[in-house]
Amino acid sequence: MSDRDWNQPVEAAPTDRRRERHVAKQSRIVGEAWKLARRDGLAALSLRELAAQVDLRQPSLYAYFDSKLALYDAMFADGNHQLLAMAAALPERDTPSEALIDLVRALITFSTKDPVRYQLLFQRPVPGFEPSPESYALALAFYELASDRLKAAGAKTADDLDLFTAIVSGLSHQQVANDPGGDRWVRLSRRAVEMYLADVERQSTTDGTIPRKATS
Amino acid sequence: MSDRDWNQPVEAAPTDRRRERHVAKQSRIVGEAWKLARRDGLAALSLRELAAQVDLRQPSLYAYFDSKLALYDAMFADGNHQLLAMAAALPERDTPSEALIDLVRALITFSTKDPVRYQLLFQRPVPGFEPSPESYALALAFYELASDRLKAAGAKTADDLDLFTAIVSGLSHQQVANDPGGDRWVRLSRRAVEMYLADVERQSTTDGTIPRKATS
DNA sequence: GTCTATACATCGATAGAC
DNA sequence: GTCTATCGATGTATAGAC
Repeated sequence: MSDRDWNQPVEAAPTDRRRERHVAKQSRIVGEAWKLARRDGLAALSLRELAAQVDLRQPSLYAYFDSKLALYDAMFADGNHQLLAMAAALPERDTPSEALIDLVRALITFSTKDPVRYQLLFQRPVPGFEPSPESYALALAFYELASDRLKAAGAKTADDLDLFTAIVSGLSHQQVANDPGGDRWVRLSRRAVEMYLADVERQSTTDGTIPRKATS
Repeated sequence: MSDRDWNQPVEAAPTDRRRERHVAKQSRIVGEAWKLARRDGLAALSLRELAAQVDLRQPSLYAYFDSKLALYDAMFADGNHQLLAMAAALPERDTPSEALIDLVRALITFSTKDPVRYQLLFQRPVPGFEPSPESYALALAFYELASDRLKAAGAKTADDLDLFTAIVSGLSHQQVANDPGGDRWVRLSRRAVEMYLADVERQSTTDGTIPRKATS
């Protein structure tokens, strides 16, 4: 513990400390909110119970978040930070297609690891909730990270990108909805990516239609 | 209008009429419930407002549905009936793959035409709601209808089926979530099905891995 | 079946004292 | 920042008249 320099202006430092405490408590609230949401569901989150978990009364939460939707927005931003951190931690791979398979598998696993987080990030289960521009920018950042990997693996057109997002979204959704805790759709990551890349290649070498087989 | 046969037993007919009226009013309630859900969201559906829309007071709704969840269950069954009717109305096609493309396109269109219906049928946005066995049987009926078409087009293994459900689910979700009213993912139906069928064929003719290209 | 009336629980949100 | 008190809304459910 270092002593404070008492020659500093009196007003600035305490303000910073307050902001620091304020932000720290906001983080703690968000963390407890995740716990309750995992237990009761996102929409059933109760501000009274959340307040009790962080040793406050319900109205005091409004000193940290202007509304319940603002809390959801903070959770949305938090979840996207986790998503970006996950993507940044992926190891380097030799080929773009292996890196793409890694990303898909990691994304599905990320989704199943916390279905409530998946819901908030990728579905819109809370009526009236729209992410703020600041939070949405985080979601866009991940989308662009994925787009870059996708283009490195050969995707080119807007249709190529859209088809890929559909495949990944579908694998994640089926895994979360129909086999939580299992790997029934995670297992299909490699096959799905290779299926997709084969199609992207076919699109660029033909007109996209499948030729009829010769007399088999 | 035909006259009634007054020689019939007196009790039976009125009872039937009552049941008829009862069922008719249940249908009307469900219809109004869809309207309100489309306006305010599924979870925000208010029984008091619903009752007003069908010229009842709130407690009187309990003469038709035992609880709010029972109402959701009736809506779930209703939506699945619409889904089955849609599938049954599809025209015959020459080839199984064309029929499959039709089904996929119709399913995505069906989803986007009513996002709230899509939510209730394919996501689980209502905390605590689980379809009753009777309603769930309707959902299974559609799944099996789709499975049959899929097998006719060449799908064989459980993985084949799972991969397909993921693709369709993903296309629908992306269309509903990111381009409601448009056709950005609907347009990809044919490409997606052909991509998928090419992969199914490759799975059966090889070990599933993609051979490296010769020196391009 | 439908009504009035009422009760009890929950919730998000606000006013105003300290 | 935190509190107490309160508001208005919700869903659930019941009693009892008609």
